[in-house]
Amino acid sequence: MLKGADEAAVEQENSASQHGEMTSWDINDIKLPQDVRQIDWFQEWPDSYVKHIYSSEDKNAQRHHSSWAMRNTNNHNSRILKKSCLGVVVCGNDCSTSDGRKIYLRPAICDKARQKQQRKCCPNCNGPLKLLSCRGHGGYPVTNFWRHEGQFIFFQSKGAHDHPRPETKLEAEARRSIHKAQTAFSASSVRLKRIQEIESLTGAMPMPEALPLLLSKPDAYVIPANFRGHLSKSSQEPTLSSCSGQLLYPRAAGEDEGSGEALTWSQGPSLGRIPSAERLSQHVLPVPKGGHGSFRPNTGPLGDGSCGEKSLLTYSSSCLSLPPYPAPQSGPCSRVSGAQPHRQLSAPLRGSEGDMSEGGPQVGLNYCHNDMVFNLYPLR
DNA sequence: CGCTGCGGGTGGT
DNA sequence: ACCACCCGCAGCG
Repeated sequence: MLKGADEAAVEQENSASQHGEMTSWDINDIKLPQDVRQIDWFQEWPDSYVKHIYSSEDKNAQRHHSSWAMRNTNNHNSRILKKSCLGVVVCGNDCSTSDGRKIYLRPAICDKARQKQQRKCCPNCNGPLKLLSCRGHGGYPVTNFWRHEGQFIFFQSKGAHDHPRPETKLEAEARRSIHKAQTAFSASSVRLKRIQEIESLTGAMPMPEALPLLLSKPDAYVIPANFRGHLSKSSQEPTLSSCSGQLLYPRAAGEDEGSGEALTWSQGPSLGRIPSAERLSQHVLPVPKGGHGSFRPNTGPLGDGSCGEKSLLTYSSSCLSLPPYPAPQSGPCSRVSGAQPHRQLSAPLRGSEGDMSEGGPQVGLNYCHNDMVFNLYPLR
């Protein structure tokens, strides 16, 4: 019964994101293809029954990352790493933020941490949180499989997520650290003293909290409305607002996303570092200051014929302070069009993206990260 | 503290 | 045999 559906899905994948040869293998095969012609850019949101072959040098693949909240599952097979989806944490009151977004938090991976998480309240309405579990694979959570073989890392996913996307790992981390910083701060009597001192000296500094915040407002976390107003008023880079917004409220799966597109995230800088840049560019796409907004997450820079490190390089080197857009190259770019197999296979993401991920874009990334943090800061 | 991987173990089909 | 899942342990950031 499921078979029909599965196969259909597989077929779709074959034509869509897989290039011909590929799907001839299954993660459980004794031997996996070694004559891989093309490797894929790391996929941030793999969904349905897809398979991908990544370079063994791809950092995200090495870490078996995914923006879905996937936890390790024991399949008693040390050669194949299996992970299953934890779903998404939503607001029990089904509240919406003032700008209409829903709360989609990332379930903690660690069991204990997840239980703790569920005892917390909705950051928006303070209502209870609810874990929406994934049942996309025959009633069970979607599973992802990773297998390292030679110079490739094979990936296969089974099941289609039947729930919205949670925050990405980075987004969740940002939120956590912000929260941590905040509590640490308010708990720090030492600092309070300091502040008081300062206060007495300068006569300024109203509330202790203001200190670390400086540029944020009390409710930025949920802020949308004001925030926007604020932004436009102060005419700050739109990126920031979008950044923080996305940060907290990732879009629902396939929501519209127009997506159908491949939500790929660029590979190098990826996972983690550039949270939802791709989406940013789609929804808020504030053409970066300097930028010609040719960054199309889905279509990739193909438009300008670059799709390559060249554009990436130029971009990152000339616009270091730019918003953290994902590297121009995105999935479709290399895969579908069968373009540029060269840099992937022959020059394993090393000198190019590999390093880029650690070097170039990082500046931009950090930049973004900081901004996100700032915007997010006022967590409550 | 939480993420990640490992693997022993259980129960269901 | 296969699968989902629980649990604790260990390395790491």
